[in-house]
Amino acid sequence: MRVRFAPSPTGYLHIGGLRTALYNWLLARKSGGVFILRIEDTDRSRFVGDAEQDIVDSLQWAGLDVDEGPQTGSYRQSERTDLYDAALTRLLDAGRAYVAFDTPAEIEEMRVRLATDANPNPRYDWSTRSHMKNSLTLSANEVAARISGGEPYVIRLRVEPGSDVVFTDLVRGEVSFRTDEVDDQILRKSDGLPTYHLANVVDDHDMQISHVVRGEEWLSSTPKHVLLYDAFGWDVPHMAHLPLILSPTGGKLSKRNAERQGIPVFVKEYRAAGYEPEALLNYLALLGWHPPGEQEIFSLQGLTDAFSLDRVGQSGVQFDKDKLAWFNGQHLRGMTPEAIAGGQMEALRAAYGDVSQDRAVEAATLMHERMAFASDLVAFDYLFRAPETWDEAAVKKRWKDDSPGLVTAYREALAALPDWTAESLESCLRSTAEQHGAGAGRLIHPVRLAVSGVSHGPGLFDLLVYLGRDATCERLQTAVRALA
RNA sequence: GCCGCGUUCGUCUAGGGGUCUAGGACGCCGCCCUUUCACGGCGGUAACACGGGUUCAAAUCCCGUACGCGGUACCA
Repeated sequence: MRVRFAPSPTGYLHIGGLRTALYNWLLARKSGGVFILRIEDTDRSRFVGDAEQDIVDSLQWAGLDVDEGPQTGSYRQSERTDLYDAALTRLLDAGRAYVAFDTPAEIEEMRVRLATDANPNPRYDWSTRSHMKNSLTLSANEVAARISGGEPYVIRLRVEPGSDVVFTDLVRGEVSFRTDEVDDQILRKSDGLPTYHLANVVDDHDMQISHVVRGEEWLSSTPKHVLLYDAFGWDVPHMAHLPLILSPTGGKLSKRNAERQGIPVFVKEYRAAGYEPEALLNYLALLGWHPPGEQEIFSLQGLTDAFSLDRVGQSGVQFDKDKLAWFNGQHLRGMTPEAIAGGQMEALRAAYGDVSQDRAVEAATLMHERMAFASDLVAFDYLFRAPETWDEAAVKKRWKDDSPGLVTAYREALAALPDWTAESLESCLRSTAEQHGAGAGRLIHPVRLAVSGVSHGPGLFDLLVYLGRDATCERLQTAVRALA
């Protein structure tokens, strides 16, 4: 099985693109096949310089390794124009394509002239080409003269009406289109570069792609591609069109639309926001595909084992950020504190100066069950430095008149505590409270607030163990003074 | 407009003629655990788009309608 992910470098890798890449990658890995990255850079006007690098980086971050791609050979379409030109010559010679000289303005004029209520948007096709300037209506001499005179031209696919193009989509079953409805698609633009349709078919054949797995937006173009394969005399690869990822309200997941709803669209944004790549992939895999059982949490390897095209759905799917967050938490809980801390060392040091690896692992152990993102570790600042402010609402709720006295008594008891363990810290706290005729809660909450600045967090005694005697006593004293 | 593809809880989905008083997951609500917050556990809420047909029997098959999405570019 040879599959490819073929993005256009017109922008950073999109979340939908990542899912397409994932499905292709899973198929390749499951079958022992080959995963190819092909850069479809035939649109010079929309070309974005750093997009290709972003695509490569994003795939690497996600863990989708590429077997063949720009790093291993000629996998950018801009480097392969000879191949397309040769293919075009074959098509022209066989009469399956023709040359056309109409300018964009002339085509627009035709559309306006021929538009009716029943057909508001006439195509350049079998029914209109006889009214246009092309090698089907002009003499061979005139065509040659125009070309040698430097007149711009395009090459179009000649699609004849009256038959059906039928193909079997691995996701949707049999799909058919009337050739009457297929336009004479441009194959080569006037700038000399091929369009997607031509380059895609030529490359898929040349690279011996066995399965074309792509988004549903390509379904309507597939008859053109089938016609091209047919014109070349090539076998059509297996086709599979994936359901589109929609915004949370069902609309298009465009950048603008998604951002308005708080949904990042670029993979790099998920990376920056601290998502675990495996969690993102896990969520994306389940968006439009369902494994046989009821298991939902999968490693990449687990996905590889379970994946198959026949369980891919057919309808558009709405992106749900809450569920993605849940997947992130599940994957985080499956990771070791060492792994979580390891990934945050850079950020921790940037925020708090010198933080040791061991210290970070202890912090991660403490917060493991409480984190939604690995990057949350950095946000729990009281783990790495003493609080300088104390949450106002928490103070109001928990810091009572007797708090300074109780906290001070506890601090004095702690200073003399023989061993610094959660058990001894707890019994010490309970006896201190009892001596003062107060419930344990009367002391637990103020102590937590004093040492962390907030009213929630890990088990108090585990936190104090983590902080150590000196820091604990210091923080208690500081808070008593500050909250006076 | 035309062409194509869709339509099961709010969302992701299971199910493919009887096992469906429709199962799971996210979210939401409640309870338990925890004198915190999470995690976890338990329970609850909530769906077969509509109308015809086929059949002893339809969420499942067929037709139509509605709605949604995609396409209709010298963009991919």
